[in-house]
Amino acid sequence: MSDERWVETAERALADAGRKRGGARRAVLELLGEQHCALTAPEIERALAGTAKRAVSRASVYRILDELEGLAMVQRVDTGQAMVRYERVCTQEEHHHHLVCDKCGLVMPFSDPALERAIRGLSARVPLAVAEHEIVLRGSCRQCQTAGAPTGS
Amino acid sequence: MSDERWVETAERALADAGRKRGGARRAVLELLGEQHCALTAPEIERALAGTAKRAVSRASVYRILDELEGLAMVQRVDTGQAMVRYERVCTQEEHHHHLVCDKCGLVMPFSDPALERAIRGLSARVPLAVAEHEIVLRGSCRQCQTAGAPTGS
DNA sequence: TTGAGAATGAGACTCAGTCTCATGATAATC
DNA sequence: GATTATCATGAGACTGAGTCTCATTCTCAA
Repeated sequence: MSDERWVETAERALADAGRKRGGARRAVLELLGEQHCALTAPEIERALAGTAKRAVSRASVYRILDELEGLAMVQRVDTGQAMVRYERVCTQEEHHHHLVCDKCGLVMPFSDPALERAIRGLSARVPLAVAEHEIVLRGSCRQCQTAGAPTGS
Repeated sequence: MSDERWVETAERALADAGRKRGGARRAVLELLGEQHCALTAPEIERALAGTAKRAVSRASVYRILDELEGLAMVQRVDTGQAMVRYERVCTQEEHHHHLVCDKCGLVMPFSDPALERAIRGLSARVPLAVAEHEIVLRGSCRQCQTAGAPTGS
């Protein structure tokens, strides 16, 4: 995905919704535009505070993420790590889920067409009008497996 | 599933692990044994405090849930509601996932063999040694659809 | 330039979950 | 039955995510 394109699209969506521009929102948009996977709100707050970028208060981070979620420009991702993560909404072919390493907390994206088909089929059979789905696979990443494994000693 | 059987099994597992018996743990086990779906720790704390059952402190609730998780008698379930839920570990054929109503917060169990097959196939193809998986479908439950829908006016 | 109203920051607040430590209960031993 | 080591428990302080309020700053249309 084009990062800049996403930032522009989001700014246009905000303008269309009658929102004025602001420096805090611009900083959050640019940060999200650079990411390849989901961030937590505290990560966003720290990333903006700790760099040359403009610092943005916690309240503003949450407010901006809520607005963007309302405009379908970001989506919430729950990886079972006690914090909600947020990421840019992707184009259809980039729809993905997450692998989470229980040992080091690493979050990686993955996608699988067969799984998506299974989910679509299932959605018709459950007593719920399904709007979204979320799949998280949990285990040990390559690095933690290597680190944890006995290495021939 | 037999509720009492699960409670007995859990107590035996605890005894086998060298644990002494205690009233708080007994109360938590009995409460979990009566449930059909996942509860949060605060729900457990409140349920035990508000009834004729023995009240159990928050620290004990978390401690007991951790122990039971370590013995594979309960499992954590993340439904994206900002709180971890816990439920009894079921026999194989009862393995299930969750439907969550975004409007009223209702959590319902569901299971689907085709989905399980898709997940097993996928687990071999990702760069993670998959230990668990979690699937949450989110949307509107029947009741909220009815309540929200215009009824012929 | 001005003013209405949106955007923002500061920080108090709520609540889930963790941690520590003093006290209570259990069960093995005598 | 008494003793005692040790586990189980409760109370409550503490941490950190997320919410809320309100005063201040900024945007932009007039």
